[in-house]
Amino acid sequence: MTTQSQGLHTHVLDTLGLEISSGQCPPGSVLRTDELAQRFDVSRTVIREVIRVLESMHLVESRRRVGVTVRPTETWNVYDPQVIRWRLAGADRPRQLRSLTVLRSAIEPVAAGLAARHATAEQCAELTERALGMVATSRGQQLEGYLEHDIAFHRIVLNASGNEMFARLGDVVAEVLAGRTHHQVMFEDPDPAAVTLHVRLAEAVREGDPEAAERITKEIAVGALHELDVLAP
Amino acid sequence: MTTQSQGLHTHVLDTLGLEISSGQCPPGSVLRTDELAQRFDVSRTVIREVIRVLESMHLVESRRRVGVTVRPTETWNVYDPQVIRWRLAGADRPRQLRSLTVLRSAIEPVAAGLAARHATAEQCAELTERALGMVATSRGQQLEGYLEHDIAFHRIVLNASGNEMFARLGDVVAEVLAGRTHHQVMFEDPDPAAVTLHVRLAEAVREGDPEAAERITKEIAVGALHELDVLAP
DNA sequence: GTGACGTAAACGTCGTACTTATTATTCCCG
DNA sequence: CGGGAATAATAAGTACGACGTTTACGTCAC
Repeated sequence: MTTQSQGLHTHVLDTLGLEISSGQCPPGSVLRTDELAQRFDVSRTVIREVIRVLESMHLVESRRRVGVTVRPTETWNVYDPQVIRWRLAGADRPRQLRSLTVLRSAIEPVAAGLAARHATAEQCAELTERALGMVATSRGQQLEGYLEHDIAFHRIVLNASGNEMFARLGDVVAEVLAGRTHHQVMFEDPDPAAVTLHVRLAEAVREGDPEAAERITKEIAVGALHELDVLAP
Repeated sequence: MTTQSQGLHTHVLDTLGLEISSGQCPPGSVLRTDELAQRFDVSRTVIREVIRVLESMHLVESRRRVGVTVRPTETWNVYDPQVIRWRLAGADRPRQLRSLTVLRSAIEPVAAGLAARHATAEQCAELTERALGMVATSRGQQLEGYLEHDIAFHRIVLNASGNEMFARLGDVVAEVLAGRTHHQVMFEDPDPAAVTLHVRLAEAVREGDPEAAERITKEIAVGALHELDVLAP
C-alpha cells in the first residue's frame, strides 16, 4: 500500500524503513552500502540517498570504517508520518497504536476547544456534513466510507484550531484511524455512542462553545482508549 | 550553532534548510541541482542527497524537467527537530514559539499526570534535584544555569510519562526553552511563581498525585503563554 | 602490558555518461 | 485559422568507476 514503483529510491527506502522499524534489523546491527546495492540490484548512489534519508529520520547512523548502524528506538523521529506508517505496518502495532491514541487524547480536546473559538462558517459546515456522513455510514458494514468521514472530521477540527502543530497532526490521526480500521479486528459497526459524540462535537464547535467541545472530545478519546483495551491485550 | 563542518552534506543541508524555512526561498520557487552544485562548489551527488533529505521533510518536491520546487508551508514536517531549529532561527520565531508553547500546554499536563503514576524512584529523585537546581539559579542572572535545569526537568517529566510520543517531545521542549531564553528579551530573572510551581510539581509526582501534577503543569503552561503575550506582540 | 604505527575497510566525494519523464515547441492536417 | 500529434529540449534519475578520508584493528617494538 505504501509502495509505489515511482522510482528505485522510493522502493528501496520503503523496504529498508520497514525492515528497520519492524525490528528485523535490530538496533546495533550494521548494514553495508555495497551489500545493499547488491541486494537491491541498484547502484550505490541510490543506496546512499536512501541512507541519508534514513539518517535524517534518526533510524540509522553512518560512520566511516564501520558502516551504517541501526540506532536505538528512543532516537527515531516517531512523529514522521512515514515512520509511523512503517511502525504501524510492523510488529508492535498495538503498542504504537496505544502511544498514538494517548497522544490524541492529549491534543484533540485542546484542539477542539480552540476550534470552537476560531472555526470559520465554512469549516463548521463541512464539520457538520462529515458528522452526518459518519451517521449515514455507521451501520451496515460501510467501514471504509465511515473511515473516510472520520478522518476528514478530525482533520477539520485540527485545522480549525488555528495552530499549525495541531493541524499537522492530521496525518498522524489519519494513520491511526486507518490502522485501527484495517489492521484491528473490526468486524462490527462503529460504536453508536462515538458517532453521537461526533455529532455533538460538531454542534459545540458551531455554537462556539469551547468547554463543551473540549469535554466531548475527551469523551471520544476515552472511548478510543477503552476500545484499545478491549480489543488488544 | 547548528552547523558543524563535519562533512559537506551537513553544511549544504543546513544552509538550504535555513534558507527555505526562513522564507528566503518562498514556496513555489524552484531550485536546480546543477546551480546548487555550482553555488556550493560541491558535486551534484552531494546536492542530490541533500535534496532527498529535504524532500523527506516535505520541504521541497523534486520533479523531472521542472526542478526542485519549494512546497507550501502546510506540508512541512514541523515536528522534525531539525525543521524546528531552522524555523526558530529564522524570521517567524514569535509565531513558531507560540504554536509550540500551545502544543506544550496540551501535552505536558497529560504527561505530568502519567508521570505521577509511572515515575520511578530514581526519576523522582532527579526531578526534585532539578527543581532545587532551578531554585538555586533563579536569582542573580544565572539564566544559563536555570535553563539547563529547566530543560532537564521537563525532559524527565516527559520521559517518566512512559509514553514514547511524549518522551520524544523532550527535544522540542528543549528548543522552545532555549529559544525563549536566548532570543526573547529576557534580562530579568525567571518568574518566582514558575519556580515554585516546578517545585510543587516535583512533589506531586513524587507523591503519586496525578490530578495535582496535571493541575500544576497547566498552571505552568498558562504562565508560559502569558509570558509570550507580554513579551511578544 | 602498553604504546606507536601501519594497514585496510568502509563511507564520502567527484566526474561523467547515459536514461527517462515532462514540458514546450513545432508542424501538419482538418 | 485552430487543434492535435510528432518532436525537441530540459532537468532530474540512475549507473559506474575512481580516488579521498576517516578510523577501527592488528602488529610490532619497547
